[in-house]
Amino acid sequence: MIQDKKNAFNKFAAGKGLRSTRQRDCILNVFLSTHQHVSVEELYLKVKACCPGVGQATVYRTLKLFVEAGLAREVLLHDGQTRYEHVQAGEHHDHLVCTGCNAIIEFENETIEKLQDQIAERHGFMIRSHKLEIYGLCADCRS
Amino acid sequence: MIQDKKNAFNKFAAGKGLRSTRQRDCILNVFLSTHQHVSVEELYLKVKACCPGVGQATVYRTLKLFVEAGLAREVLLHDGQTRYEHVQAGEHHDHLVCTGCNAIIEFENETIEKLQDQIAERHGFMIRSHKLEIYGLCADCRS
DNA sequence: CTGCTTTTGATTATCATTTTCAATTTATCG
DNA sequence: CGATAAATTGAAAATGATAATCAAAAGCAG
Repeated sequence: MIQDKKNAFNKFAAGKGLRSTRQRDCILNVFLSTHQHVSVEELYLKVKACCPGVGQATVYRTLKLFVEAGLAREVLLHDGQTRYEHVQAGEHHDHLVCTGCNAIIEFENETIEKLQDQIAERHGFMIRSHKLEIYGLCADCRS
Repeated sequence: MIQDKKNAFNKFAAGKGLRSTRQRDCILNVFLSTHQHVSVEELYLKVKACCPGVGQATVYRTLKLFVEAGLAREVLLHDGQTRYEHVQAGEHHDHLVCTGCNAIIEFENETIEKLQDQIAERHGFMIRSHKLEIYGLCADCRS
C-alpha cells in the first residue's frame, strides 16, 4: 500500500506538471515510513539522515504538496507546530489527545460509530466523515 | 448571563490574587460581546475602539487568562491565527456539522459518553473534555 | 498617604513558516 | 545526444504571530 501512495502522488504530480526529483522521492519515503503525527522538524531530521543537503524549505514545500495530493493532512495541536498525518483509506478519526505532552492515542470503537449513524439518521443527516477528540491527561502525565 | 461570566471571572481573579483593571474589564466586555471565533487581532481592534492605548500584549495575556478561567477556549484554524471562542455552561460538544450550509446541529448521547469513559480508562487516560464532530449534509442540503 | 506587588505598554526577542533568488536539475524537442 | 525552457532547490532573508523583558504606572492592604 506504500506503493499505492507513491503511485497516487506520481499521478497527482503528472497532472500538475510537477517534476520528479530525488528530494521529493526521499521526503515521500520518509513520510510514508512514519506513524502518528510528525512535525516538519522531525521529518526534516529524518530526511537529512538519508538525503543530506535537503533544505527545510523543501520539506515544507513538499509536505504542502502531499496535502494537495490528498496523501497527508495538517493537524494543529497547541504547541505552535504544524504536524502532518497520513490520510488513509478507511481511516479512523478518534483520538485521545494528551494536553500535557501532546501525545495522541488513536482508537476505534464500533459501537460509537453505530450510534453516530443512528443519530445522523434521526436528523436526516448524511455522514461524510467525523472527528472525535477526547482531551485530558495520559497515564504518564497524570503521575 | 453576561453578568454571570463577569462574576465567574472575578471569582477566578480573586482566587489567584489578580487585580481588577480597566483594561481587563474592557477586554472582557468586548470578548463577551462577540460571537463566533475571534482572533486576537480582531479583538485588539475592537478593544482599541473603546479603550485606546491598550496594547496587544495585554490582549494576548488577558485572553490566556480567560482560558485559564474557563471562559474561553483556543480554536486553531488553518490561517495561522489563534482564535478564541466562548465556553458556555452546559454546552454540548457533539455536533452534526453540515458542510453544505454550515448549519450545526447539537446533540447529546449518554451511551457515547459512557463509551468514551471506558476507552479512556482502558488507556489510563483522564478525560477533561471532548469534541465530537460529524461532517456531512443536513436534510435540507441533501435534497 | 505609603509601600509593596501586580499590571501595563512599548519594545525586543523568538520561533515556525514563507519568500526570494541565483544556481541547479529535469523534461522536452530538435 | 545536446540545447533550451521551465521547474526545483538550498541558503538566507523576510514575515508574522506570539512571548518575554523591563521600566513606568496602577491597584491594594495597612
